[in-house]
Amino acid sequence: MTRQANRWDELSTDWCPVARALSVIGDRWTLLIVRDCFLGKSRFDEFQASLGITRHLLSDRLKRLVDHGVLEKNPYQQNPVRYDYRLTEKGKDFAPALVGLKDWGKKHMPVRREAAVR
Amino acid sequence: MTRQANRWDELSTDWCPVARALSVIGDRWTLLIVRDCFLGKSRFDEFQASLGITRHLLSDRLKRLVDHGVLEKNPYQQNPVRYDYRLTEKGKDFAPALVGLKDWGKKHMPVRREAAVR
DNA sequence: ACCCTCCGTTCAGAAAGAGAACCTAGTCTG
DNA sequence: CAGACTAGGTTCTCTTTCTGAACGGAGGGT
Repeated sequence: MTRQANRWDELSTDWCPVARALSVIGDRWTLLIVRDCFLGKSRFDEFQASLGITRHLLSDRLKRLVDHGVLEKNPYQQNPVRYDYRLTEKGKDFAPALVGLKDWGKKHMPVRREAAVR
Repeated sequence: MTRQANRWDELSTDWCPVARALSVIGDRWTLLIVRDCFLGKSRFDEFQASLGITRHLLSDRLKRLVDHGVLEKNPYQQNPVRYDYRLTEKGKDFAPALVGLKDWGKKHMPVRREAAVR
């Protein structure tokens, strides 16, 4: 599709490192995929079952993560070829940020029986 | 509209604190607004100029952040009444996560003249 | 009277996401 | 050998969200 520089692309060249980080993981799903990787998940269907994300989006997000060098896609068997996704060093370096978010969520977003909106 | 529990609402009651954190800040703009607050910005037009976000979305995101107790909206003058947005304690507690993202961005997303996608 | 500022809201059109069905390539079951 | 199953996707249509630009309102300044 070769689309124009849109706001996502602009983010990736922003002066601010937080913005550049968000150009990779700044959407609803991507960080959850990375989290699942930290939890040992590595296969398409595992992510899909864990997150409830649509297959279409999951496919797209995995591609982006691989393109950005956060995950790598490896064949884990032949006949038929099957792939899994593993964190690279770049991906593993997300750990501190993820821990930061985890701590915040733990402290400030307690689970309630009633959902926020109702 | 009273829409059904959608995936965002589901996130807010997820077992995982990272997911619950993302139910608040898991979109393209929200964390950037929070970052701007840390950088001392507090007014609608300041955010808008800094981020290039549409006014419509900015309005919506600020509302959400206030609803979630991350920011508070205070009148900073009368005649006409004007409001600014300041981090609450809950908002300030984002600092570690933000630093984590900043460090990652700094290390792994160097600014390049050529955007990533080309 | 007219323009300016700040903080929004409204609207139409474009982009992204959701949900379900379909595809491929090999394996297994009867 | 037909039919079902598995893993990893892609394609389709419909709905939701985002974008960009215009408009509103409440006061101030000249």
